Amino acid sequence: MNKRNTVQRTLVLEAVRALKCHATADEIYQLIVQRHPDISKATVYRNLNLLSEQGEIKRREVPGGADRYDHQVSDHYHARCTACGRVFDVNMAYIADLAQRIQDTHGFAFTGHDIMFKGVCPECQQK
Amino acid sequence: MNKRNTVQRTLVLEAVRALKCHATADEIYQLIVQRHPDISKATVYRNLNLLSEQGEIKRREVPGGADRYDHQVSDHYHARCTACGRVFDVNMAYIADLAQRIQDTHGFAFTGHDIMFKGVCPECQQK
DNA sequence: TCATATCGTGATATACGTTATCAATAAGGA
DNA sequence: TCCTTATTGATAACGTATATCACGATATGA
Repeated sequence: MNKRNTVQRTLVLEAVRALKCHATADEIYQLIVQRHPDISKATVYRNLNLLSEQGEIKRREVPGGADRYDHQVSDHYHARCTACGRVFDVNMAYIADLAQRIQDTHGFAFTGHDIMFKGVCPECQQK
Repeated sequence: MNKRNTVQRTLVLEAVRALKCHATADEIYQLIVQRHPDISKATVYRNLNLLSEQGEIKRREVPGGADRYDHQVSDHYHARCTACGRVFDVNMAYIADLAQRIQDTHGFAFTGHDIMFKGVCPECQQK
């Protein structure tokens, strides 16, 4: 392991876990800055990338919005509210063999998939 | 209809249809500029948005890359090559009732879904 | 414990895709 | 034809993310 354990890296990991679900890099930065005003946003981005590569956290790329970072690394699906933009977990079994339903792969080597549901969250429905 | 038929709007629509699949705004702009050097990139973006709203074309938001515009507006799934970033159509039946498999919707009003497969395209596999 | 190599940091510039602004232009109805 | 106003082109601004680089911190070996 040529990675060092820095205070900042620990702070980022703790922040992702504290925010629990789908926080953006900025939200994570804002949380840390409250107690550690000297941290740089670049450091937050760097460590989010590093922790994602190491498998400590999982990056969820959201179409039409900032990437989100999930303390929960297991495969599961998400729903995005088209009104407020927030991302929610979806309570549905992961379809591990989904790629096998593809009729003609044209030689493409599939490694995984994501499903993103769209809709309106309960809060936004009331507005 | 309070929309006017402008030359530029027609050019954008024709370009999307000419490029057939999944062109980015920039690729569309580059094609039009060849013959119409005075068109502005802002106009291309504006008309891509307008045509998408009108249902003439379909915007495909790609995680981690520029939006792509599809002349084919029917629902279907896509695969993104993690090496070159290109987006391909996937030959698989659309699962219209997928949202019904969700066990607990928590009051979320689902309107649709997208599936994005990940993998490596044949060309990139040879490198 | 200390020295040292180098990894990580903070500050900032830059990249990229997209939207906002605004004066000038042009589409389409009267 | 004129008039209203949607649309344009040019450019600034925006949001997200990465690149750069001098300085500081960390882990390892002596």
